[in-house]
Parts: sequence; structure tokens; C-alpha cells
Amino acid sequence: MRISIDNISEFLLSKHIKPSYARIRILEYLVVKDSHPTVEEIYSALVGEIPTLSKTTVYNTLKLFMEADIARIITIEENEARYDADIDSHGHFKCNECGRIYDFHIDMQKEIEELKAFKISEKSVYYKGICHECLSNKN
Amino acid sequence: MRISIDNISEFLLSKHIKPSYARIRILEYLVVKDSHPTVEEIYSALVGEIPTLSKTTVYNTLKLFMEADIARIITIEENEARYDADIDSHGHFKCNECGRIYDFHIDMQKEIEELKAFKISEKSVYYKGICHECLSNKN
DNA sequence: TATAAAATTAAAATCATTTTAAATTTGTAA
DNA sequence: TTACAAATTTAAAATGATTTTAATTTTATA
Repeated sequence: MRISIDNISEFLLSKHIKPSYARIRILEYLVVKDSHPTVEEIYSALVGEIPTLSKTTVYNTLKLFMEADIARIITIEENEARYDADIDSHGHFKCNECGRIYDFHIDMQKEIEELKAFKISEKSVYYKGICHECLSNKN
Repeated sequence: MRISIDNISEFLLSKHIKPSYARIRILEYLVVKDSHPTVEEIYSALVGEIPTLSKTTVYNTLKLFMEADIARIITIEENEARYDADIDSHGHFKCNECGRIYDFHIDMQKEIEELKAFKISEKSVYYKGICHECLSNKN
């Protein structure tokens, strides 16, 4: 379920998170941008409008969101943790040329025989390659 | 295709990699242990027998292996890159209790409609949860 | 208004990885 | 065998993302 921009504050309250200004703006950024930003990107984008913002707050807030299952971390590449406010299971494709991350739908319901006795709490699917746009630009 | 222990040296030669002692031992460790070790684990395990070994060599060697498609990196968790000498596509399950990584078979052939115009070069599937053994120990 | 709890912050610490430049080893041609 | 160039390995320093710490600011409420 995607969060809508209108009700960020109520949404946070429903998750028992106090909707401070920083939290609202960070979640709003995650939802609106929908680009799976890094901490650096979030911080840089918001520090202009929230001059007192610190990176620690961005880290704290994202950790809070993850604990509340509002956001999830995308570790498609070490050395660049990204964050996604879309919790529903879907795949991520990273373009090795432009660096963009694309979402795609993929069925992850199928039961895995070997994991029958395991308790699965999280599934991630990461693809890499070259996106359509970058392929076009090459010709 | 799994590499067998007997022919590590020939295998490296077939990939146009000079089979130095460090390279042979590191690849051997990856193949035999089959536990998706971190750089730290590889280094610690081998430095006793190869006292001059340095971590930089482990890093260099793993990078070399990845470039030659002999090994792949598993970034199921930022802050702990792991390495796998099994290149065939398969899924990885990480137990949040004991930290072990399990392999499992999963069909990754299915074409994704949304990525039809994309060039896919790498697919990763990461699951997390609690493994069977840790679930048993809890009761 | 006072006060305690929560949120935010800057600065320092940590730690995996990369870079750099030097030292060592290896292969090969003379 | 010897000498030299290339490849490999190395230690040390640099980098950079993240975490920790401890202090400050903000918020809610009595």
C-alpha cells in the first residue's frame, strides 16, 4: 500500500510515531520522490528548507521508519544504502549506466520447498543491468 | 557449475588468471567452506597458514574473481559483504538469529514484462528470517 | 510556568573498503 | 644463471558511510 502525500501526518500517527516536522518531510520525500534515495540525497534535498537538519536525524528517522515497517532499506549495492517507502514486495532493477533504480512487479508468493521449515520475514529481489533509456542512448 | 577442489589451479588458468598460492588458497576456501564468508573470515582462516597474507590481497583477489565471473558478492546486508564461488543463480536466505546463509533453489528464468526492453546481467534473491535450527532451539 | 521526556544535533568514533606507493616475487630473455 | 620487466603482494594511509555519545533544543503536560 502506497502512502499518499495528503495524510503523511495521520499516517505516522497511525503507526504510533510522533509526526515531527523532520519526520513528515523525510517521509514525504520518500513517498513523492519515489526514487529510492540515499541518506545523502535525502539530506541534501531537505537541508535547504530545513537548515537545522542533520544527517544523524535522517539516519535516526529512517531507522525509526524501518522499525515501524514504513520504509525498507535497499542494499542492492554495498556502499550505498537506499530507502523505499513502498513496503509491498516488488523487485528492484539498478541500471549500471545511469544508476537509476526501477521498480518492477514480480510474484514472490511461491513457496520454496527447501525453506518450508524456515520462517521468512523479508524477501528482496535485485536485478542489475542496463535500462532501456541507456540502451537507446548507446545507439 | 561448482568448482571442484582438485583442479583449482587448472580452473584459474582456464579463466586466464595466474594461479598464485594466495589465489589458489582463497578460491579453495570459498569452494570448500561454501559458507559465503566475509573478507574478515577468509583472511582470519588463512593467515595462520599463509603468514604473509594481507587483507588487501584478499580484497584484490576477490575483485579479480568477480571480474572473471568466478565468484559473486552477496550484499544481503550492508556492512557485511560476503562472497560465493557458486555463480549459478540461486537464492540466499540469511538467518537473523545465527547469521548463517543458506542457499536455495529458485526459478529466475521467468521474463518480467516491465523489463522487456532492459538488459539484465545479474539477478539476486535474498530472503531473511529465522532458520529451522534456530526455530527448533527456541522451543 | 516548570519540568520531564522526546527529538534533534554536532562531534567524535568506528569500521569496511579503497588508494597509494613500495617491496617482493615471478617469468623470461640474454 | 643473471638481469630486468611485469605481475603480485604488502603495509600504511585515506576515504566515507554509519554509529555512538553526550549535549542541546523542542515538545507536551502537570
